Amino acid sequence: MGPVIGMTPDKRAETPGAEKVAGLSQIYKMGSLPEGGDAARPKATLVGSDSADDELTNLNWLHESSNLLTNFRLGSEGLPMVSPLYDIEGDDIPAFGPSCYQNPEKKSATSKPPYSFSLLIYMAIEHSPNKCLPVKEIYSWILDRFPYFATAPTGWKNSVRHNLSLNKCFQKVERSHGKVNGKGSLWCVDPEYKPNLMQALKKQPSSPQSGSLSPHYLSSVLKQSQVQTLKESDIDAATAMILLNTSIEQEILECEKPLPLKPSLQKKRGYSSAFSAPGAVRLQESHSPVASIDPKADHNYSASSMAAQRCASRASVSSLSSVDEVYEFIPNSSHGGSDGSEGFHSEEDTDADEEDDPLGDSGYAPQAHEDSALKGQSGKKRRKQSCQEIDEELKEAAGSLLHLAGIRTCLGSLISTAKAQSQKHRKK
DNA sequence: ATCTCCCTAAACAATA
DNA sequence: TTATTGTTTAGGGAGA
Repeated sequence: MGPVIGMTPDKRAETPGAEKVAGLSQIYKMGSLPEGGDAARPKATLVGSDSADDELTNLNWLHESSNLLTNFRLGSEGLPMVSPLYDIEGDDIPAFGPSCYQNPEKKSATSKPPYSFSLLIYMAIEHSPNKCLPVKEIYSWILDRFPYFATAPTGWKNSVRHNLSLNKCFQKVERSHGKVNGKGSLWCVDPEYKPNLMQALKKQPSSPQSGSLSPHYLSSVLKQSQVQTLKESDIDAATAMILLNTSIEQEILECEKPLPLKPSLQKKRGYSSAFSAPGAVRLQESHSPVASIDPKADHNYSASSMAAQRCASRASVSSLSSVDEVYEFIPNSSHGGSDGSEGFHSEEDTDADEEDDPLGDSGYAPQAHEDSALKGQSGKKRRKQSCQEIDEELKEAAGSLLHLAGIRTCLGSLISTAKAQSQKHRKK
């Protein structure tokens, strides 16, 4: 089947030349969703898959897709609840069942879901309490809601993983050792992209195939998206501020050592940086007036788009009504950050920093050079110098952040305070 | 015809 | 050792 819409970013985009934009556009498309969830469909084969396959090819889902959007309802958390097969308009009633999603697919049990893998993953993650899920649970969620996959060949899992790895919308978060129960990392949706996703949803209505979006649905989604956007960005902002509290020296040290999350994270880091110090530094980019999410601009794969997105989401920081709020945020956010992303804690946070690469998209290499360069230099002196540089960057980042938030005051004192705290903390 | 997007498959490495 | 997880590459179908 063809192209479905979804956000599946191919990493090619990430590759230097390819950076084009793929991501967001994809996200965008996501909105239009009914992509053939081909994702799920594994090519054929297996048991019963014959029929399934046929169905896949026959676009049944397409017809159902119109209902999809409908099914995308907001959950209690404001997350969209997916129940793929409900009809927004109510024509097709959904047999909600135990869980509202219940069996969306009854109808389409044999047909592919109209969602792309990216969307499926996104939904799965968003519906999780912590907004982070291990691959296994993502599989489970999908299976749960889309029985189609139960009979599908295992290839769909590969596709899921492939999407997680390639799609910048998803961030891998190392599980903290303590709570590990299973292998693998947790996957979260990059907050930076949520707005885009929502944007995509917003556009869904226009999607030819999904033409029937109810106004209600749309408004809810948008509403939600606003809320979420705000939330996320606030978190981002808070994160950035928090970073000020972290030991700069420590960061340098971190930079000097190899990060645990290698390629994948590094690659993604370009954006996901929202949770990383470097990300904060990159905030400088937000000076650019990108306040809105330009669909065109947002492509998961392009660094520039990333920046734009980041800016967009950060821009919402301005929602903070006062500096006090910002201050309050600092401490609070330190707990975690956010809805849920248990992943964005401590260790993970620190490692997220590798990317100083402002444009990050390049992903890896550059950094390595710098690191090695740093290493090459003599210890303390070099480190101190680096600390200063980073300090400056952080200041700038904070400045940018505050600027975006419309808060231009107290930057100096804020920074000082933050530094003082970090030093204090360090001494301890 | 070309580009882009998305999906799928497969190989391979790392890890539990 | 095996299964799972994660990354990467390659290729094809379909839409713009």
